[in-house]
Amino acid sequence: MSPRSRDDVVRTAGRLFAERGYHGTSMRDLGRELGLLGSSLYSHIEGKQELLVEVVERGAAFFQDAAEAALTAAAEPRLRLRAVIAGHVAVVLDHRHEVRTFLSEAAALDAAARARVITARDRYEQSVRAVLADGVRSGVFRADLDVKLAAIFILSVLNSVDRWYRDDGRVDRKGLVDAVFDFVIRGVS
Amino acid sequence: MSPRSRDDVVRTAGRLFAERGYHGTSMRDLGRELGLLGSSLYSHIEGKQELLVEVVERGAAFFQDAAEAALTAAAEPRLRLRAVIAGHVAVVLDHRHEVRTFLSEAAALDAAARARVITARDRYEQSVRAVLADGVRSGVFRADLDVKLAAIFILSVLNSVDRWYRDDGRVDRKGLVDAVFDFVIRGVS
DNA sequence: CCTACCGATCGGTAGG
DNA sequence: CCTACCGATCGGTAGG
Repeated sequence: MSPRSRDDVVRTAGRLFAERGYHGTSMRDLGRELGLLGSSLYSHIEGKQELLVEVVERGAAFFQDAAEAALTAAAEPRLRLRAVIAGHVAVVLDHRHEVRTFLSEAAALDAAARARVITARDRYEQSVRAVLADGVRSGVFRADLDVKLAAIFILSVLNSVDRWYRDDGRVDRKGLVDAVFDFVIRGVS
Repeated sequence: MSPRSRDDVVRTAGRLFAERGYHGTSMRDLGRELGLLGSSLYSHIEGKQELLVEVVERGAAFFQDAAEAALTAAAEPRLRLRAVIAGHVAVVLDHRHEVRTFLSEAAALDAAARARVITARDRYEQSVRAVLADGVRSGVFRADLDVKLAAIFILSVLNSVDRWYRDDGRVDRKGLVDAVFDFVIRGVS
């Protein structure tokens, strides 16, 4: 057993937080998963809360990066919307643990970190709204679209993907993106 | 302070489980909320897990009842779909704590209760699929609709409502139901 | 990264 | 529903 890196610790913490929740995971649980004692974790980190903050901020960063990439990848509103959907699905499925912790464990964060998470989510939601508003302005999406509600509905579908999607299931990732896009585009067109 | 009923205990437990999670709620927290000591709770219940099981099963029952009511309220597929959406929104907003616990704390249940919850969710999802499949059969919904995926997308939107909806917000409950129905009906028509 | 440990808190019980 | 507890486990520290 080679020595564990700080990154190993944070990644494994993310998995356990996603599976059992922050309060359902003890430092001894985490140590056991890594092949060491709970007390040994404190040579890598200062405290349990620090682990949660780092996992959640990794989740937030994945979304931030994906949004920037999607928004520069295309200019036409429908293509942009598809890029956002594809990026979101990729983030959710490539980083399930960090994303699930980011989406579900914010209540366990200390006030300062929780405020940052909420800000990050708001910013991301704004970029989805911007794509929709842009499409309404250019006449690609319907003029009476409620942009705020539509953004919430789209994000609800996307954020739930990790709750049911299986890579070995009937639908592959591209098929999933197609299905979400198809469903959503009818709602906004 | 009048004596607390078992129902008071279960309802307050539901609120705390929804707000802080099962593992984030101690029996002393729950006692404090009810104006008594943690140890006094054991005259009402046998254990902490029993509280979780009961909260979750109340959540499941609300959905079950709503599904039955919606399916008998209308026969035409679009009206049925609207009734399902309206019923679901009402359950989510009228029983936020039980619903949030039902949706988010299944992992904290013992194996037997968790299996029952999963069965209840599957049955409910089946009734949503049945409405969609019925609409496809009668030609009201599009023939190439992926009923399984559509049901998941619709439920994703509905189950997320309690995460963002405020009764004092811009949209009232009927407006919310209209918006969800409008969004969804375009996706299936 | 382990040994050896700390005070605090956990779910829960006996007896009234 | 409280008093008075129980053993187990919690996050975390000192010292090596």
